[in-house]
Amino acid sequence: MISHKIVPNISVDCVVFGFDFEKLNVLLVERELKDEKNGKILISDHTLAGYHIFEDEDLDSAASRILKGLTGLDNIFLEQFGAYGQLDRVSAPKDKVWFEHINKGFADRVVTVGYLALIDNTKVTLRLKDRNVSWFPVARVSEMEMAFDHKFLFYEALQALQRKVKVEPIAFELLPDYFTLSQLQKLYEALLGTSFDKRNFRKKVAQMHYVIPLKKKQQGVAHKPAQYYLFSREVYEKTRKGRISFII
Amino acid sequence: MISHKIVPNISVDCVVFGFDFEKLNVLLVERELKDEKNGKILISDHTLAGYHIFEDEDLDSAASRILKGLTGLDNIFLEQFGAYGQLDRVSAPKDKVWFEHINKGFADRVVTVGYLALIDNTKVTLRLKDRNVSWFPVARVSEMEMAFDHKFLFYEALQALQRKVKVEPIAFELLPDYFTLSQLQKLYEALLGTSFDKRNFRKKVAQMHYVIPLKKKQQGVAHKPAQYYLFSREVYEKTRKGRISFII
DNA sequence: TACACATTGTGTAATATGTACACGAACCTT
DNA sequence: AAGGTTCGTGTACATATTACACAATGTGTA
Repeated sequence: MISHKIVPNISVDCVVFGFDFEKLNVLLVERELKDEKNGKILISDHTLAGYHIFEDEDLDSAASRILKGLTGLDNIFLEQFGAYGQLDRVSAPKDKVWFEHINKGFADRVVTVGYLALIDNTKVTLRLKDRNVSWFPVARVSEMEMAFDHKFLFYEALQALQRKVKVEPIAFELLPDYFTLSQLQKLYEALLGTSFDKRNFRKKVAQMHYVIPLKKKQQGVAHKPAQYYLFSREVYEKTRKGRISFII
Repeated sequence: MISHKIVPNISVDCVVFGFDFEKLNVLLVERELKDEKNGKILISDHTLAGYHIFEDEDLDSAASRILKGLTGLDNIFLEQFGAYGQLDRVSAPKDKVWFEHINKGFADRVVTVGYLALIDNTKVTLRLKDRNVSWFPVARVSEMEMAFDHKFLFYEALQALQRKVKVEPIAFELLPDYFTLSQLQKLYEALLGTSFDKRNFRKKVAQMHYVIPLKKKQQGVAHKPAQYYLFSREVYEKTRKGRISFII
């Protein structure tokens, strides 16, 4: 493995969302630093997955690299949600301690580019164990201790997600290739914090010709088995309309 | 005036849109460099309004500063549309010449944060004359010579604008405080490259309770005078709904 | 083997929104 | 007074939104 030179004042942070068919979760990294002499814990909190960019890679590649390292997956849905350059971004005392400790090209002034990542939980759950990374319910983030301005970045990402989900079919990135309509409905409810009428929701989905029923049904469930559906990006691209819709 | 230290590898570029009641325009800076000896023109093209950020300012401030210098206006609508860090962003031979010439902290590797700015033409037209800055119709940008990757950035901004205009009432930033419904319609048509039926457009506006008729009418026009309207952000904030609307 | 349990899948009526389409009214100019 | 120009308006039809309840299908278990 080649060792890359990092760009000290530019970094990328990824807010990785996942859906477990019940609620929305976010992938966070545990950060812990102990005093070398007495073993006392100096820092214990959580951070987003992020790192400085390398001299020889662009922003998107840096984000992909970080996600690959974390989840083992390529081809994850990734989209910028903003760039952040406030002067006090990394100025908390404990953050300075941290940077002195890892001593890897820290600059006072860091601009970070935030990436929103959506991943299909069913494809990664295995590979997280061996790292200090795990899923946390989005609803619990408010109570958590987080490093730097990462709590702020998280909420920025969440807002961006909620905005985009209303306008683009990106929610499907959070589901497996096959899903039931109830799963889709629960996902939208989790994303937007609302609830929908089942019949009306399905009527709406019926208009989305890119959500296509399969011949497969659920198996081994203790109730009437649900039909599986598929999201077709091709059909979506071919049939999308654009409306002005910011009314009222 | 204090001289600030710049951050050599981070810059901000502003894509400034304006509307002249006929078409959409963009503010571009003429860039010209002549050979010192023979006066031959080495470079002649256009750039977006942009510059490196200073050590002691954040990204939004840098963008505001640049716009203030260009237009004399504060409080311009400003929103990020993306961060760009491709390795070849500034690598064209003429761009290297340019950077050697101005010799101000050029780094091979520059990340630029793109800002979309919307301005009310009626408030600035005067102050542009004394600088090498002017309005160009958006439709003509495709044929223009532009520096760096600024043509690409321009189209990124235009796409972001077209996306946002459908979902948020930001078009009003391009109009004066008082406007007629025909002006509003022409603006949307210019923004989206479509045309609307007059009666249906007005029916739609009638549902937007935040577009409020005034008692004033147009004066001195050689036809039936139009009523003026006003955009109220307060009413908008209080009455907005959020729908899922990416259907078909 | 039949009953309980859990979740799926479906229809209708009332209201609201979207779309296609044409002409008289108000003001200025000559 | 007549001509030019843009403003402002209504109706009929199709589509979309909302509110609301119950039978069908599979598993588990008594």
